[in-house]
Amino acid sequence: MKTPNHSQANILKVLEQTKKPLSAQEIWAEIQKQGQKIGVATVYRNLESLKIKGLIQIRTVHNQAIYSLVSEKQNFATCLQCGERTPLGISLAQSVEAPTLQSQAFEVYYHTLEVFGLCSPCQERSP
Amino acid sequence: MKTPNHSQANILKVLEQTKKPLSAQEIWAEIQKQGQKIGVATVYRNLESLKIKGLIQIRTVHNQAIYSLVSEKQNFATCLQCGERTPLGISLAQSVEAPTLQSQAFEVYYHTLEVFGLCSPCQERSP
DNA sequence: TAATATCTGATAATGATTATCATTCTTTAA
DNA sequence: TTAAAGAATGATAATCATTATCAGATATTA
Repeated sequence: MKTPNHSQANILKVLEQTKKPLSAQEIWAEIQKQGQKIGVATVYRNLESLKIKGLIQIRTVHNQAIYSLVSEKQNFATCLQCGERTPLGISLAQSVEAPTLQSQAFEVYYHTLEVFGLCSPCQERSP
Repeated sequence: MKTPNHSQANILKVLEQTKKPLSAQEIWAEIQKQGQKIGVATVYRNLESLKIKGLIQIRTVHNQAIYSLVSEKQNFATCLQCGERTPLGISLAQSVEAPTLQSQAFEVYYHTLEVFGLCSPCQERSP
């Protein structure tokens, strides 16, 4: 795994500070606001690297990538329309019962348990 | 829930026939290839409707939305790099052990159990 | 130190998605 | 049925997040 560089450290810092998912543009603006000089391309490039390292997570809302730290909390109810994502106060073990969430004014259509990582070919591709 | 129209029926048919996730552009091309006349905008509009109805699922790979029918199989290993998504031969109950997938030449970084649907405000917003 | 490889910033290019708007198809009510 | 109101469609222009390019800066290696 490559050593985290300065740009990546700045990105991680911003995500830690704001404590909420941000778009690439927002991250870019925030780093600049903090006095660091950085280009958009660099932000995108390093977000990609951080993703491949498994340090940040990405989801897409309204055709825009939203980045966040990979945290312990991984159970959410995501609205298909507005994209709002509210944490579920349940553990992974309990979450198999998630569809009972119906009672919480959230209309469940489907749920997904997804494992993210690198497949074998891609592991070789990025040493 | 609105009655499914002709365009939506065509989209669903294509997804059923090809049995694999497709981009909007691919769906558009396929419907046209089958002799139906349809505009891109219509494809996008109806994909959105089908999403809100919970009939199709979306994920984003390389900055492009990929659509698929909401199926029974909801356990996948997704590669962070190439986006390849291979079904896991495990049930939801078993899947809490998914991290043991390590042994399968897939390097697991994190996993997510996500529930998709409509939040309360959005339910009222789209009758 | 010099040579090589990697990273960066500015900016142009790309391309998927969305907005616009005139037209066509549907539904509703008299 | 028929006319008015509403919704859906298609063609195309506009948007805008992301990516490619490339010259210069920085880091690494021998």
